[in-house]
Amino acid sequence: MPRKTATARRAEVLEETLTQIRALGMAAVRVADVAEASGVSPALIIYHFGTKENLLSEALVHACAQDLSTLDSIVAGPGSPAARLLAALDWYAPSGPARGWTIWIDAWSVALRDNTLSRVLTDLQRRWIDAIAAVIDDGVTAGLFPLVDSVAVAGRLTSYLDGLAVRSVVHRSRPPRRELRSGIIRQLAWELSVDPAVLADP
Amino acid sequence: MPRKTATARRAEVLEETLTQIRALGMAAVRVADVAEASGVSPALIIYHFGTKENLLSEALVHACAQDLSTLDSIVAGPGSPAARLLAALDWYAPSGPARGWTIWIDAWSVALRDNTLSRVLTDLQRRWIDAIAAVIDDGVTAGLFPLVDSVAVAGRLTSYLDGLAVRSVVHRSRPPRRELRSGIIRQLAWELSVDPAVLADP
DNA sequence: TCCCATACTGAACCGCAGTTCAGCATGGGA
DNA sequence: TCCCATGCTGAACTGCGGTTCAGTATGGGA
Repeated sequence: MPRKTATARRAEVLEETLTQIRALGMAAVRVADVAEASGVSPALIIYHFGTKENLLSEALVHACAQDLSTLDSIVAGPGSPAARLLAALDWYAPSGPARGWTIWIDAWSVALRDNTLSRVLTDLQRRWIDAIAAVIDDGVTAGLFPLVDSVAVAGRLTSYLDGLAVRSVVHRSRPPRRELRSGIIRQLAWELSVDPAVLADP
Repeated sequence: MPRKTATARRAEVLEETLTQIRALGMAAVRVADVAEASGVSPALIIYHFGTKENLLSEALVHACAQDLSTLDSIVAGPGSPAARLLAALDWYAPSGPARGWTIWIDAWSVALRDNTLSRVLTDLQRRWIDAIAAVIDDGVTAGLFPLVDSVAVAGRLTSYLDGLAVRSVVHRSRPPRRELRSGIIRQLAWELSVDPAVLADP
């Protein structure tokens, strides 16, 4: 395999690690799997990351960073506060096979015993809530929504969505996307005491 | 160690397996741990359960059965529908260290790749929802609540509580029990279009 | 009382998977 | 052009942990 710079290799391997985790699960990935998927020897993985545990934790941090950057682009994007709010929640909500969610559910169970990962996930969660809250606040100052405790509202919404994700991914019950969406809108409209129709079509 | 009947030993070992899973996590329990905790040789575990995987899955089924029997006793117990509803949700909600929840979060991540376990968890979930819905229906026929799609309501409530459990256990954020409770009452009151005060004190 | 089904064990086995290590090779800089 | 820092590898090592097995002991029933 061609020689690469350390940073390029690391990035490439991290990416491959994530797909491997998604496919096999945190508990089942072997360094050999990551190595093979990257077209590289197992020894190289250790050379770059020192230890398997390290590799996995770096991969999760990497996944966090990716999610947050997507989130930022949605939140900072164009459109009315209502539109951005829905876009953010829409992306957060489990969709289709919800492949993106499996990794977080996996991560939760690891975080139960891993303080470092617990902190990483907590941070991710906090940023999610803050981002959603910021959009709500935008809507409030624009006079679209009444004054609410936006952080509390965002917290409740994300909790609800976490629960839906579990339902969708673990129980394989796939509420049609349309229905899921209308449920979210319903809850959101109630929280913001606005007409669902206002949110439904930005 | 004294000799016991097969069924007694199995039950005892399953119980010990659960505490061990709670303490170390699904991924980390070793048969040796369970054996030691049970004061028994590792070989005996295999003798009774055939394989480690089998042991773990039987333990989870066992935990399900326990939870369901507790649930039944709450739902079939005395008290007004409102009181029983709150009691059920109160027990479901993550409390204190929420030790009971860790095992399910762990189980979720396993169920992502294990169809059998996925079905077990789905069944547990369904029974939960049905039980709560039944109590709601009781309230409806008693004229306490308006006519609602009780299963849908119960589904949304449990989703929300699942999300709260994640927050509480994974992120170690422990909203004071009182606050948690009032949040649940709030949501429930809205879903049933009744005054929160009606629910708060049966 | 004997006896046998069966609960139970110690010790060995074995394969897996992470890690180590001694060295190879490549490509950018002097 | 040489050279060396550094990316990279094959192969071996190691320890862990599930499983096997040959055999022990116990206690309930005939």
